[in-house]
Amino acid sequence: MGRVSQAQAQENRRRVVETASRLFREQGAHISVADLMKACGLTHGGFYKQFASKDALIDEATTHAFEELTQLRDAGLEQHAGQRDAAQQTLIDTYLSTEHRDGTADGCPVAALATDMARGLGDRDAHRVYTEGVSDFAEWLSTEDQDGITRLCTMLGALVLARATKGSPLSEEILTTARAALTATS
Amino acid sequence: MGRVSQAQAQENRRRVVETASRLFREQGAHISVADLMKACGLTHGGFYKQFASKDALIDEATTHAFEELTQLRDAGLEQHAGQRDAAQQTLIDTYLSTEHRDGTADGCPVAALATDMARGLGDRDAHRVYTEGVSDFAEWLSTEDQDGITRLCTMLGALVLARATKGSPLSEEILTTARAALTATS
DNA sequence: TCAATTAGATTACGGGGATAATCTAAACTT
DNA sequence: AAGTTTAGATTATCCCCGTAATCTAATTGA
Repeated sequence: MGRVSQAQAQENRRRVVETASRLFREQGAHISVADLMKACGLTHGGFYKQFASKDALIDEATTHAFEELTQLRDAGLEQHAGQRDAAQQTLIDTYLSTEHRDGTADGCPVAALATDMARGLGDRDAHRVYTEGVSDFAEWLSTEDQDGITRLCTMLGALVLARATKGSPLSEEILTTARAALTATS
Repeated sequence: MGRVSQAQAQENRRRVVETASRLFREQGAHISVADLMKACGLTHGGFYKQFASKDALIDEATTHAFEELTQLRDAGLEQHAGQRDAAQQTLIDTYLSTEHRDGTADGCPVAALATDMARGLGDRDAHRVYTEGVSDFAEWLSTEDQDGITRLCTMLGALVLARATKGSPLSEEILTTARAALTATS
């Protein structure tokens, strides 16, 4: 209890945003502030010293998740020495892996937050960030002879469906089928 | 208040299931029993005379939504006199229409409930129904030279993304792009 | 017709949720 | 070293949720 150094406080705040971005992806924006703070080793009362409201955190956490996504893509591109095709193929394989299917919390926010975005009508910051994120992703995925939008739809659809049918053999089949389709036409 | 004829009671029950199946698709399974019953012109107290629990209703409403989907597909097939290709193309165009994007409540449950299914771990009835529904849909969509799974992923992904980016021009672009892609390769 | 049944309304209860005021002790500041 | 500031803990308020007991009036059926 009591006070904490400014550095510690800032670090705590950062951890709250990061944890929120993971929990929101995993469980949706319905998780309570109390549970979120507990996951950070803090109590829920302290929340409002750092954030104006839960909505404000949602905006911030969404932005954070998309920044991570961009970084990951860029890192992948660098590792392939700027060879876009190779980087794309690697990303597709990772995207449609069982690890990604099972790791929603650390996974693609476009997939994890899609339904929440569709439902949270409002003109929130989060929605703007999301739309831009989709646009960027599609552009990044485009090839000379295929539209990035369609590729993203197929990837996204496969991941979402694989997650929704997890536990059935169909889930794995969806991943391998989509992977094959996206490899053949790349 | 008071009692109502058996016929009326049965009709009321039916309406609760139908309304629930629409509201769940539109807003997720989080809507309260009270709001649901109010939408049916009833009070929330009466609910437990007809259903064992909210979970039981979720199962029933999910099943209902999928029965509707099957019926719609079969009706489309009949209208095309059994010509599967033509029926498929019509369904794809409807599926990727702005009307379907904007009509989540009456739309495809595979798309509307995907995230909820992924999150509601349990081995509920609803999950079994959902998985079977995906399987059926994919089979129905398959052509001689393309897998139904991939086509479903693309359709589903496009619909979900169009909904999530609604309000931006990107939303329409996603629909038309996916429609074109699914027409070219059919 | 009249007693037994029951659909739906009222009301109550226990649990959580978001938010906010207040408290407290540690970190800053001078 | 003393006073001021403030991060986080405690606690409180108010609202909504699922569930269930109780109530009540209409239907059923003998």
